Amino acid sequence: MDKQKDILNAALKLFTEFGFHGTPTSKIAQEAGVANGTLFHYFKTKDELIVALYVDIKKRLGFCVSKDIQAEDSIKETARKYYIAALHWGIDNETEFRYIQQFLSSPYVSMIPAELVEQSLAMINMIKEGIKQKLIKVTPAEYVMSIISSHLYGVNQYINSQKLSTTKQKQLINESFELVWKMIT
Amino acid sequence: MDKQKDILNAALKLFTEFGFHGTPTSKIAQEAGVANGTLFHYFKTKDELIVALYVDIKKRLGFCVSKDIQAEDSIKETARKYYIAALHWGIDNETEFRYIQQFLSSPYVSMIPAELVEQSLAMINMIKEGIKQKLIKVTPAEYVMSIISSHLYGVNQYINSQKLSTTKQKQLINESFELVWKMIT
DNA sequence: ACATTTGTGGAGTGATTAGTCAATCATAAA
DNA sequence: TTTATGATTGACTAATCACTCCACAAATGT
Repeated sequence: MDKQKDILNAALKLFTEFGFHGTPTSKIAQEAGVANGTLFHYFKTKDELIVALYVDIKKRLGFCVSKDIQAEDSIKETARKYYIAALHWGIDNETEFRYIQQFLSSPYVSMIPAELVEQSLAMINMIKEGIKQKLIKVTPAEYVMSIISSHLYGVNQYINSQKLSTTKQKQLINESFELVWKMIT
Repeated sequence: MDKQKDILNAALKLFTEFGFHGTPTSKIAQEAGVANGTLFHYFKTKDELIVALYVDIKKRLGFCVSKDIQAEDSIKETARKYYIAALHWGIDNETEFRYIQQFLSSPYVSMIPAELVEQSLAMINMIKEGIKQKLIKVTPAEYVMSIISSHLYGVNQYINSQKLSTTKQKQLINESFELVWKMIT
């Protein structure tokens, strides 16, 4: 009964299928089962909806990847948990994952609110700690972060394009972390 | 004096800056210094222009990465040449690179003409040969290809985001290839 | 010299779109 | 019961957009 959620869901579905360009707000409202005006009651402009959807997805992803992290975990264990949680999330939320990509390579990136940038700071700090402990040999931390993120992205895309069995997926996910870890240490 | 080229250049600039949605064909014509009708003389629809621009860029990239490859090169040498050429191209053609990303994560991907798909076959075959020779330990070839591509993408993005000196860039590029190579062998 | 094709311009058009607005409805506090 | 508040509606509009049309110019062939 939450119309705002309905609108976000409809927007996600249509934007990923037809692009920002190809989906009029009227279609989003229709898909969500609300009136045209209701959409603009919750989101002042179409742009605001586009950005709000990104923020919403990013928050859910952020929550999911950080929920299992424990303070006493080693650097490697922390890294593995982040990595594997993100990969699982990407597989279980293929559309959301595609939306993130689509958004990040669109001009809307520049509209990301400052509050959201802080989130990835935890991971950068973890990498910096790894470098300080001479565990991670590749520097600087931002470079490592960039490599890991894109690797994650590549593996995710591969898993989603091939429709592997759950067993194969699990195996690939674990192996792929070891691959990256070997590369940076 | 080649108006078709002018239109493609203008489209590249505006699409990457304002997105497909945010750039009307009229603005593209204006930026290119041609009349509205001229644009539609060369490209039947806006969609055709969007795809044609992708094909044009991809062809230029394809030419650039394969021009130095020699038949007698070893697998590793071939791989290095591909990798480094692509990276250099990405740095020298930042806008084109961004357009490729933008295009690939948009619904227009499905409009890529069949002729273009063949191009990446050469690289897949090289990887398959590497696997056959037991040089490359990670399988299947498509997975390796996915990993390398996304790594390339990540490094490129990092280099373009930080504005490194040319010396640092060269160093990073060479190191990054060894990093990937170590990972898959 | 003429005919034919090809390129170019830019005003014009019908359709579409983001966003508005005045009016209703639901709920609950006073 | 009254009043107030916010959610919800959908017809409406001003603007924009992709694309057409046709006149004319330049190049090309005969």
